[in-house]
Amino acid sequence: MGDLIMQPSNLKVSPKYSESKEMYLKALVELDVFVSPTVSRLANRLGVTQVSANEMVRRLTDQGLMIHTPYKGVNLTKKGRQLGNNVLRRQRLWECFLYDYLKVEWSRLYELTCNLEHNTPPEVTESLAIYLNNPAQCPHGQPIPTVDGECKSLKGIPLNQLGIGESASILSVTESPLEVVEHFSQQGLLPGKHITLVNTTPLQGPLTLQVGQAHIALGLQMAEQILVKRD
Amino acid sequence: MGDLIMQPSNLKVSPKYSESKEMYLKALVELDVFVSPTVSRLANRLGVTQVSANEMVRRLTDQGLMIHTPYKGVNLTKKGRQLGNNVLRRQRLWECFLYDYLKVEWSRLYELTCNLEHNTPPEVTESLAIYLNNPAQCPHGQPIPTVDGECKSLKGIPLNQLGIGESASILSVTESPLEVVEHFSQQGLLPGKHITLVNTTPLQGPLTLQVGQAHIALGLQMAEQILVKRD
DNA sequence: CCGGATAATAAGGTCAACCATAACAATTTT
DNA sequence: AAAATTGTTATGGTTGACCTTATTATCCGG
Repeated sequence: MGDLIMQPSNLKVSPKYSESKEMYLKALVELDVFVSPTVSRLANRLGVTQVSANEMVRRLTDQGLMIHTPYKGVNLTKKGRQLGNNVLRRQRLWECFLYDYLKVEWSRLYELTCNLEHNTPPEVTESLAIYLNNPAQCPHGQPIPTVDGECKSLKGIPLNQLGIGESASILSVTESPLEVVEHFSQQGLLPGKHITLVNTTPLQGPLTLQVGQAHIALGLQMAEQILVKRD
Repeated sequence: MGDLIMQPSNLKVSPKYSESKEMYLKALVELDVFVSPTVSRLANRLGVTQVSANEMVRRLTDQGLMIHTPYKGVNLTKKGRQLGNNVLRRQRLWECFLYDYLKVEWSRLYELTCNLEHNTPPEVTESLAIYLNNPAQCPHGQPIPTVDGECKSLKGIPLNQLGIGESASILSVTESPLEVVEHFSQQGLLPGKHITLVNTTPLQGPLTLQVGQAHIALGLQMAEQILVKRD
């Protein structure tokens, strides 16, 4: 009898080759803002042991996607960076959709789109981009890479490099764990907002900012995650 | 230095436990329309060997999701059916979105959403449902299960059970491999369309239908995939 | 009721991604 | 320069989800 309905083409159960691979590539793109991350930073970011990360890095190196210089760090090759940027493009487009259309909470965006990105075929990605009107940034202010895997980085400075009394507007915040991002959100530290650096304290101490009318204290590490542009 | 950006909570690389599991559950829900499918039908549908399917069925049986009566077929337990329906809900909602908003080709919907469904967290699913205005059917005419895993099946008959001269309208077509579904689309055999059975031929031969002004021949197996409701 | 098709089980294997533990190498700190 | 810290490699597991190649069990049609 009607075995027509068998094997709907891509019903492939298994080949999830590379879901992990994509995570590694993405993590690398995200991490190497200023310096190439070491394997342990990577491992840490991905929530795996260093040994596992090392293994994976070796495999990806074999595939010509990255280069590991021991004790120095891991660098993406051109091909690797492109792939990583593609992943990021997918995720950030989804973030736009979830935020602007589905009204998902800002601080949960990263978390919720973090696995949607895999399994998003190119056709869908590009239709989505058109639907969203080709946004340039995700709700965190991060640039969305182009179809061909290019990504021009933001020209801004970390908030902690502002001088006292200087005003600036927030360009982006780094995708971070929920608690951190939730804190940003509660303090109104969102892309586009204007802030003024009121004060700093020595010994890695907190900064004082003015956001709107309010004065808030912000830890140094948090401040490093915020990219601003002087007014 | 700023290791704040480490470990964005769910950045879990590995635990893709269950992507396969979901496929099995979904396939079962899709297949057991009239009779419980045997393991080999399942295997066939999923594109794996019977041995693999057997193994997996055993595992899922152990988890209380299905019951396998040798030589009779596999049945979902209540829990299993609910889970399967959840998967189907996610996929069908995505199908609606891709079709209505992203303007994706009708015949590619199943294929393109087929892996999107995993990794769609409940929050996103439900926000999407609201955004889409809680549709009752996917673009194939299949019912969309409710949040709690219920799914009332369509009350219709397979097209081949019509009598000669009878008219009916198409309720749904079964999600099938690309070639099949493409053929449906080319012949205008889409949900909502009106058809009249003009003729039948013996020995599993094709049926002749009138669709709009045109007369078309349709293989019996294809006809079995189309559910209609007499006018 | 027998023989061939179909279905199920058995046995042993592969591969990707993980893990822990331990040793070794480089760098930094004291 | 020794000690402490951090980074890398080696070794040997585990697990899920596949695979192939038998062998055995059941069903169904002549």
